[in-house]
Amino acid sequence: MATKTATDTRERILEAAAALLAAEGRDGLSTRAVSAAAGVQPPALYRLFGDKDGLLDAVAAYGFDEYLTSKRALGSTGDAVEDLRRGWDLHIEFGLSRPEFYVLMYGDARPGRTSPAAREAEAMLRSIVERVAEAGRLRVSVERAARLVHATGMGVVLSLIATPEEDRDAELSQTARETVLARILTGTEEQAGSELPERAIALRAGLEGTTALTEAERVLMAEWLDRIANA
Amino acid sequence: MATKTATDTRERILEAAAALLAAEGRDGLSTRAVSAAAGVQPPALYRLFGDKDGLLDAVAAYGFDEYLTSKRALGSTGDAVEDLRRGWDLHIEFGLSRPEFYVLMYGDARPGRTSPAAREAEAMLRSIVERVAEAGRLRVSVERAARLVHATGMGVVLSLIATPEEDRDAELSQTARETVLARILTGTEEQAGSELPERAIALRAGLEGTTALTEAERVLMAEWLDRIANA
DNA sequence: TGAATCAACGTATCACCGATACCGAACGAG
DNA sequence: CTCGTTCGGTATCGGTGATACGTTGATTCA
Repeated sequence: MATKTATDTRERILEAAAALLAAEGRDGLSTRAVSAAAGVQPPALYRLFGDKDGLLDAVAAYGFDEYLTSKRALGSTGDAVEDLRRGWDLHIEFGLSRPEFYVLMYGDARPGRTSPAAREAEAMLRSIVERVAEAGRLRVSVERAARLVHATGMGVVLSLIATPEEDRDAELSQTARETVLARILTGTEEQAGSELPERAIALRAGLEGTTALTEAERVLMAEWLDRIANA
Repeated sequence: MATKTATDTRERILEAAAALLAAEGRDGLSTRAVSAAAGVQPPALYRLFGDKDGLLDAVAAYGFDEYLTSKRALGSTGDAVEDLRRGWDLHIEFGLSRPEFYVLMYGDARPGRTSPAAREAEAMLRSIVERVAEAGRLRVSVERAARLVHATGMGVVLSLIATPEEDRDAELSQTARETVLARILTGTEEQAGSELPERAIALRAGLEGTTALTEAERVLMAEWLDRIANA
């Protein structure tokens, strides 16, 4: 009972660091300040997080997860498109209500590097977009849609954060959201066939017109589509 | 002649700092490294720039201006909309070719604060958007249009910078650009959109579950479906 | 021309930072 | 009980942003 495990001190450090970040901003997050606030010696940080960057990554992920669970936002409405909207709004809310954490996640962009928390957010986004694709509502590839949504959303948040609160455009987020959705979503509400064979049949029907495939590829694909349709 | 004026040493410091930033990244920009590279004593930096943040701001603005003049990009084509497109592309080019400078301009977002270089870029954008409005091509207010373009463009650049070079979507910038332009400009006919990509995407989303194809066939088909989806 | 004044310069240093070497204690294995 | 190993704490290293202060050099005025 109440044994001081390693995960305990890890949690305590992250908690103290998060409080420090919210209170004094990013510059307040020195290894000494964090270790003092957590009642731990400085070397402990390096044993647990390896590096100061490791600590910052962990703090960002901690703040992000904490926000998500506080919102109990993992639920699904059943409508994938509606879930995508809610995911967008939740993302913007998080960025504006905890700007220091958000900048920690996305602001320190070094070429080719992504923070674990950002990767986590991206994975969530991708899974929603995939469900939109399964519902037949997507007009571009999952990959492109996810990237477009992600880039735009991040730009909106960082741009709003950089704008003094009284000068912000309150509708910028919604405008951007609907602009992007209009680009990646199909207009029709009708389902494109929930079962795989139906989708294969629908694609097979229009395959002749495409220029994206060579003749040989088209022939082979038609064969495969038939296999799926008849499975 | 050849007297060492204050602006001379200022220029020399910025030049050395810019070279240092490009060579060693942001962490290489210590006051000592900069002053040593410029052949100046550390206190000189504080006399000229007041602060380390002041130095960073000046370096960002220096790199931005240098890029602009190197591109001689201030010319106008006469068509305001075309100028807006060129401005977008130039912005993205700058961010990708000098990521360290770009992150210096936009990445260190602290709540309510904007770097002078970013303000300069915003002013340029706004003047172009105003010309678009004068040409009667704008569908939303200058204010909102400029903010939407700015936020989206910044998001695209930061997102691309954070993505390893080989994983980047080469068309993300154009897609985002045309998406935003379609929203803020008049007279842009929305593309009809063939139904074929949608069907390909719907099928792609459920492809994992099929047993009608072998693993190898599925991989190849996924590739072709992506081609159709992004056509 | 010469001296007085003041701003710019360079030395030296401060407090603090990220990171780590090293030692001693606690604990488990034999 | 003893030995070895692992882990936490002390002390410290090199480096950083920032600045106080004595000195020098140029400018200005008599």
